[in-house]
Amino acid sequence: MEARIIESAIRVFGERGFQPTTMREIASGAGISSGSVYTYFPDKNGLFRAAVSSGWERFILELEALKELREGREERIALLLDRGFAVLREALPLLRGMLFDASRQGLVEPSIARVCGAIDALVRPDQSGMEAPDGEQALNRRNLITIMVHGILFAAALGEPERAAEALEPLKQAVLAMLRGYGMAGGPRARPR
Amino acid sequence: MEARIIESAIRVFGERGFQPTTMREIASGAGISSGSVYTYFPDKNGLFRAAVSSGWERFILELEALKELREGREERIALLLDRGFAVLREALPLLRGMLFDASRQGLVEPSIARVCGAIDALVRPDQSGMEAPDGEQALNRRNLITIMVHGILFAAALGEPERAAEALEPLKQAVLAMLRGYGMAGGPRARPR
Amino acid sequence: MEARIIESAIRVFGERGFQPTTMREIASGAGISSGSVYTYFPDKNGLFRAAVSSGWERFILELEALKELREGREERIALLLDRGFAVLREALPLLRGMLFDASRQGLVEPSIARVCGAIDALVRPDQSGMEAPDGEQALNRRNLITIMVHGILFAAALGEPERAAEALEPLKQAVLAMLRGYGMAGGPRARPR
Amino acid sequence: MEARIIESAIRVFGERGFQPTTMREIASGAGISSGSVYTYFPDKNGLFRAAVSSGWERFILELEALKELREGREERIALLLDRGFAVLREALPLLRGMLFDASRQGLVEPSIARVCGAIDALVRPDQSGMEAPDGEQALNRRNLITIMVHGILFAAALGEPERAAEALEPLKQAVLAMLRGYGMAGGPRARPR
DNA sequence: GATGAATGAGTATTCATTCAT
DNA sequence: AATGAATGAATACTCATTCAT
Repeated sequence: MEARIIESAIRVFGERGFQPTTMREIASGAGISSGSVYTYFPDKNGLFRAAVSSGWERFILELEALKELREGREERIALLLDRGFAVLREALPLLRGMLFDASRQGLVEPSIARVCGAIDALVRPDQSGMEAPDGEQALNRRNLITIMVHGILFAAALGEPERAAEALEPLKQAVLAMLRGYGMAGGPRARPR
Repeated sequence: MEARIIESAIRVFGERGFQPTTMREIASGAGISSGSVYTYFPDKNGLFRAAVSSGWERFILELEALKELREGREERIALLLDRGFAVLREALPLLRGMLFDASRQGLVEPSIARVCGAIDALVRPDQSGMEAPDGEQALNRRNLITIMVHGILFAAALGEPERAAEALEPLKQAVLAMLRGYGMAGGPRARPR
Repeated sequence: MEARIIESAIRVFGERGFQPTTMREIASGAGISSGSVYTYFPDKNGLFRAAVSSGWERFILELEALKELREGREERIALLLDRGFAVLREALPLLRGMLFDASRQGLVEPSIARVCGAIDALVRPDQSGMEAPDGEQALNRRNLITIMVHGILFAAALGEPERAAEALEPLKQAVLAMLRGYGMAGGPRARPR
Repeated sequence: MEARIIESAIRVFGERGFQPTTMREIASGAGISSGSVYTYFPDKNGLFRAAVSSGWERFILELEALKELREGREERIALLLDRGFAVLREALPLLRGMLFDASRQGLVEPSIARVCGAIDALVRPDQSGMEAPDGEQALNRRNLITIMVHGILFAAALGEPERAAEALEPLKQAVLAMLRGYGMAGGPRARPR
């Protein structure tokens, strides 16, 4: 039942955002009465937090699953891109309504940081053991990842809902092209200008 | 008077966001009664739109002023970064409260698109006349700019308010490093790995 | 308008008590919309306090007016009884609903204490200047007054609403008889047994 | 089990009063689930009535036990005062929360009437057989008792909870002094002024 | 134009009560 | 008998908006 409520909450919060969503909507979406929601969650905010947390969890778990990969760096990065954008495509409906309100409540930064960390681990040169963990290069890479993750998430979430999914592909290509420019991705190296 | 209201609205919306801000707060911030706001703006949404629009306007005008530059590409890009981050630093307080709500109302994408366009014009290789305007390379560059602009804006807006300004510098350095990697910015070329 | 709301509040709180009374009832009793009550009072509790305070104020002012009397002790006491029970008769409807809830909020003790003080000043032997203010006799008199004031107020408030007014007369007679027994009131001294 | 529930109800109603007390609190205080209360009592009001009734019962039984005394009048009255205030001291916690709400439901007047009757029987001159039961003197005595019983109960219940017990002693002394004035109690006759 | 009192629709939350297990 | 999840009615309070002055 708790899961049904979360599911309904993700759906409705995702569509309307926090404030405009009423507890009654969520309850009826879960097929229960409004009072029953309070059996499982203390209040609207608690439910929202739980919904956001649950949404991110799926997202992060998928990404962290890539950690196990033992392929070489280029392959790992390619897989990361494929998998990351695929997960993003599914999560898009939730993101649209929850990213902004969750941001204001500080529920997003820690999750994004985890995502960035997971990505950094995949992208980091293999001999990273030799890399000073807070050397300038490592910091810049980390910050660039931060910028790009935020950029992809929000650029995707901001697009029109109907075309959001299709709008992801060009973004992916752009990232791929950039990585090729760095020699970090396979395919013809497009010399950037 | 209209300007005073806008000014107050930018300040209060920026601090609290759309929903939690009351018309009375804005009115009293502008030194008038709540009813008088409706002499100048049709309703709360209209005022918000006007405030957002006004806020972006300053931002965009600053960036577009760089168009006039006749310096070489590297210099232009260096100026763009300096000026862009400087403007961003000033605009940060507004961004925090308005970016998210404005996004949901679709007030942001057009503005960001204009920003990206302005940046693209500055970054584009000089002989861009020879570039197919929708060639693959141009598209990728454009999309990469889109991602990075979104990324910088939202990463900045999401940070803690007190440390937001300082958090910008590392982001700027990361962008600089990336551009150097592409040979698009001066300074020692840090070969990316 | 504030006065109209207080008036309505006294009436409705008096009939139903605090909790069962709704803000809407009070508002409609005052001929305004429910939201307008909040223009004048911060919340239901604040309104209740104001109503109680206003109700007591009338009561106490009447009693304290007797201070000015320069008649002899017996006459003063007779007037006190007459006036006190007359005021009580008018205040009875308010008392019924407000005494209990107000008690729980501590809004009553201070007022009752003022009433008792006023009565003590009237009842005190004329040469009270010679009386030790906290001598045993003075304390006992003060406490007896306290008991009797509480007793009269609550015995009156507890009676059936319809017969409450008539039920006051026997109480008054009983007090009178007691005072006569003490030689503190005129009329045939009924020797108590 | 019924007794355990009553016990818990007396405790919780006594602390919080009727409205703020929840069935869940009472149930958990009795070590059962909230639903189970309804096996023994029809609803919250019925439980409250039962609790009030049970509380008074103890109180009244104690007083009525004094009926059996065959001592003389002065001794009976002295015992009545001692015993009555002792019982009151124990019952104080219950009174605080239940007197007011019970009053409004009319659950108190009958009990107080019984208490007053018991007291009257003890205080009445011994040759009361010769007294016209509704003669003026008897009526005044009865009403004075009514006033004083109400007065003592409510004055006690209204005091601050922590100091309630100590506050009883002065009240008792005041009653004693009054009775002495009437020659109804032993000790040095303090001539009232 | 300005005011601000009045409006009243809108919503989270509580809790007595029920009833399937 | 006992449970406690589910119910859903009930209500204080907020605030954008209006409009008489």
